[in-house]
Formats: sequence, structure tokens, C-alpha cells
Amino acid sequence: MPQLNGGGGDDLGANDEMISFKDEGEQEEKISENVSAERDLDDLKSSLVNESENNSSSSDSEQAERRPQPRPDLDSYEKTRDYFSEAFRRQQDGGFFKSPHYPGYPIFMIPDLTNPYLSNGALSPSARTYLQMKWPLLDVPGAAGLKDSRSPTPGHLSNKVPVVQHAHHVHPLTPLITYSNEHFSPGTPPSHLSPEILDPKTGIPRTPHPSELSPYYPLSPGAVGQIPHPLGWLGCVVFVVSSLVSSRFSPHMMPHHPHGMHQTGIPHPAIVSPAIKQEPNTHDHMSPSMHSKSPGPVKKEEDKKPHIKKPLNAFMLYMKEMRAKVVAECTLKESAAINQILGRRWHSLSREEQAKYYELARKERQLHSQLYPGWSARDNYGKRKKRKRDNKPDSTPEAILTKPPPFVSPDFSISNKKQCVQYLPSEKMCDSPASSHGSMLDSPATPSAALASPAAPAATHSEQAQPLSLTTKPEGRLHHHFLTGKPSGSASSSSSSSSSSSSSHPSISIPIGTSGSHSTPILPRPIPFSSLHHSMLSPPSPFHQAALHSHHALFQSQPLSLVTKSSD
DNA sequence: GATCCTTTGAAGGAC
DNA sequence: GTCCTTCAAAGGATC
Repeated sequence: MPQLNGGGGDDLGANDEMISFKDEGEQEEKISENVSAERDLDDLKSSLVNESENNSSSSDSEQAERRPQPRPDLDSYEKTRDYFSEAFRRQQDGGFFKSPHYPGYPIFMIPDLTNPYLSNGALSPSARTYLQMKWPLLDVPGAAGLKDSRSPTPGHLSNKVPVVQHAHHVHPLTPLITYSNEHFSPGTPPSHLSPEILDPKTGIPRTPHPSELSPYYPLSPGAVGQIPHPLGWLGCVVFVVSSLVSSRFSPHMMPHHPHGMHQTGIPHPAIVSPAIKQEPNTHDHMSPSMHSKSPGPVKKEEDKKPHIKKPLNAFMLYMKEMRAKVVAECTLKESAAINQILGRRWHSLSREEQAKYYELARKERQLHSQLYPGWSARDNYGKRKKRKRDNKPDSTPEAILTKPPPFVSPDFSISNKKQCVQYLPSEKMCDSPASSHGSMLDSPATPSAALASPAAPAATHSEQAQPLSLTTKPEGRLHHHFLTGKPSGSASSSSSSSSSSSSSHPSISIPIGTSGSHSTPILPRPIPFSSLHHSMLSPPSPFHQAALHSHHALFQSQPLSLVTKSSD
């Protein structure tokens, strides 16, 4: 992935030169990504096979048949959001989207669709992405568009252009979409469709947007068109598709549920009522059964209280965007495995690429805080009930030490829940460049500080000059980071989920001198050698491969205690 | 049907 | 200031 843009690709609005060869670049990227994905897939498959022979029933052919199917119950808001986050990303990548020849209809820029399918019949990621962007403008009756996955012969199963594929890929920037109740009229594109400041058709200049208020979230339906989108023409796309969605989608697909209404009267994707969250495809109203389940007025009040989701962080944004790609490249469907791949790819991202997501996440948080000033992440605590909390005492290092690993006696496990499966073999985790550019090492603990100003990152991040600098993290946590290959924050943050996992997995059940009662499992991940292996997405050079191999050999030959030795 | 798994990052409480 | 926990997305697996 690094430097595929050939330089300058990150500049917004300067991607015209990328038009002719962007597809080639994408193909190159796809090739390298496919190599990476295949390797990941091999790792995962082997690990999964080793995990349980029972899983052998899920052969490749069977998995191939179980290609990712579009989910019919995706929240339409998220559908809408994702089109534009994807567009935004591509624009920032110097990607497929360019300054449109048709200013009012930028999403008509559809790259090569000649071979949208993979060999196994699955839709290639690129084609999938393209279709996501173009489907709203396809001359497909709304009913057909809504038919999508419910159709007995889904488009993506045939060789025809799967115009409905769109509806099942969501994008991280979804919350950033501008919502509008205006209806889109292809013949008379709204005044703000032009990327120009002055609308060529109406001549109505757009008023500048208050700098302190990010325009990703809507101000009001009527004011949407007056907001100059910071992403240039993408803002027009946002409006176009949001308008299309709201006009083409049936009320079933575009519920006007009050739960998703911000105080401004604008539905916001972050607002999800519990009922809707569980059954996104159902109607707005709670089912009678759910009403009947409410034990009392307190419960009713809770039900009435909209569930405001946390803003997505950078990795979540990245994950949402790349998941479909990984799923398309691999036959894997388990999100846990996919997330491992995504985590590795995340580490392989260049600093600039990660910075984009950090910036997006920062904006998300900004807008989220502006929209919901009184909201606290704590408000969502307890909304999910996790069974693993029952095992909390056993996830402590002491418990881990005293508890035999499951491979000794599988029945010894405290709970009957599925044992932690290390989808990626531990030795293969070495393949994951902890930070090809020290990106995770210096991932801004407070991205706003590092990315507050567009010019700030380079200035504030001395790591730009010192890619592997660990300056932004406290010493004590850097040890964790160093050993686990994770940023200090995540090393601790992931302890909740990993701790329970570690208690049942032999390879990560060694509590090494972490400070205090830190239960974060120390994964046997070797010292980052990312400088040798620049990217998961680009095959290492022979030199890198040799270094990689020797590194693996060295790592594997070492006792686990050495590998996990703490610098304490 | 609810929860787990898995990833990283952010937030907030506890100490 | 540090540590720890929870949640955010995703969907198959498991309970």
C-alpha cells in the first residue's frame, strides 16, 4: 500500500493526474494485498484446522459457497454513511475518485468493471467498492434496489452487475454523512452539488462553514446545501447520495424513528435504540413483545432513552472500510479472524494512512461531542452484558498461572464458552509489522493534539524524522507495547477481552512482569522488526524475506520465557 | 436470543 | 499519572 499513489496522491483535489493509472495502482495494490491476504488466509486456515478437527467439515469449497452474502438488515443510515466515507478515503488516497467531469454527479466516475468478480465468483473488492458508489445513480427501480438480498437470485450471484451489492457494505465515515430530507432530482441537482464555491447553475454562493463546527454532521436539512464540505466535491456526493437514499429508499429502509433523531431533528447514525440495534430491519416501532418485556417505568424510560453509540476510533473506521475487502479476498467469514488480519494490516499502514483515520476519528469525536454534549462513554456501560465478566477473577495473572492450559485438559476450562482461538499462529504474528513506520508506536494518544492542524502532524510528530521513536508513550507502558506489539493504550485496553482469552490459551497465558496487576497477556510477539518488513500489503523483498525468516527461526528457537521476557 | 471472539483506540473510573 | 474496564464494528460460533 505504501506510496502507491506515486506521491501527491494524498492531496485533496489534486488527483486528476491519477485518473489514468489509478486502476493500475489499485490492481497492483490488489495483487500485493492478495498476496498478503492469501498468506493471512493460509495462516488462519492452518490455525483453524489445528484448532479443531471438527472444523474440517468447513472445507474450502464449502467456504467458497458461503461467500459473503449481503445482509438485508443493514441499517440504511450506515449504508448511506459508508458510501461517502469510502469516497472520502479514496479521494484522500488519490484514489479512484477524481475531480469529476460532471461536477454535479461525481459518483458517476466508475472505474473498470470488466471483471468485477473473483475467480470463485465473488465480487472483487474493487468492483464491490465501485458499485457501492454508483448504485444510487443506477437506473434501477427503487423496488429492485430494495429487493437486493431478498431476491432469490441476488445480483452478486450472477454474472450481472450486482447493483445491490452496495447495501451491505458499510463504511467508517458513515457518521460523517450529511443527512438531508431534500429529495434528489437528477435533472436539477442541488445548488451545492458543484465543488465550486459559486454554484454555476444557481449562482448562489455557499456560505462559509463555521470553523469550529465540523460539517460532517448535519446542521439542519435546510442548511445542508449551504455547507461547503471540507472534502471538496465529496460533500456534494454526500448530499447527492443522501438525497438519493432518502428519496429512493422506502420508509422501511429509511425509518424515521424518533430514536435516531438528534435534538435538531436530524437522524443521527450514532443514535440507536436498543430495539433497532438488535433488529435494524424492523420497523421503527418497538415490537409489542418488547414493550411487554418492559418490567416497569424505569425500564420504559431506558427504552425511550436513545442509545448513543460511541464514536468510532481510527481503527474502527479502518476496519469498517477494509473488512469487506478482506472478506472478499479471503474465504474467511469469522470476524475474529478477519479482525486479526485487519489489525495486522492496520499496523502495516503508513503513518500517513493511519493519520487519515486518526483525523477522521478525531472529527467524529468532535462532532459527537458537539451533538451530544452531555453524552459520556460511561452512559453505554452496562448496555452489553458480557458473560466473561464471570470469569474475571480467573483472568488475573495469578489465576492464569495456577490454571492449567486448556490443551492439558480441555475440560478444565471454567466456562463452557468457546476457548480462545488464536486465529493467527503465534509465530505468524511476527509477520505483522508492529509498525512499519512506527505508526502505532506513536499513534497519537490524543490525535487531536497531533492532528489538530493539518500542518501539525509533521511538526508535532518528531517521529516523522524518527519513525520508531517512542516519545509519545510513557516508559512504563512502552514495555508492554514493545513486547506485545501493541500500543500501550490498547495493550491495556485489550486486556479485558484478551485476559479471558489468555486464561485459556497456552501461547499467551504467560503473565510476565507487567506492572501491577496488569492482566494483559504478553503475546509472544517478537521485537518489532518492521523496518525489515515494510508492509503486509507489499511482499517483502528477498532481503526482507531472508531477514524475516531468520527472525522467525530465531524467535521460534527461543524458549517462550525468553520471548516474553519483560524488560522489567 | 444473547454472548463470545478478535482487533485498536478512546474514555472514564479507581488508585 | 497509571492501571484497568468498557464499548465501538462485524459476523460466525457458541451457549
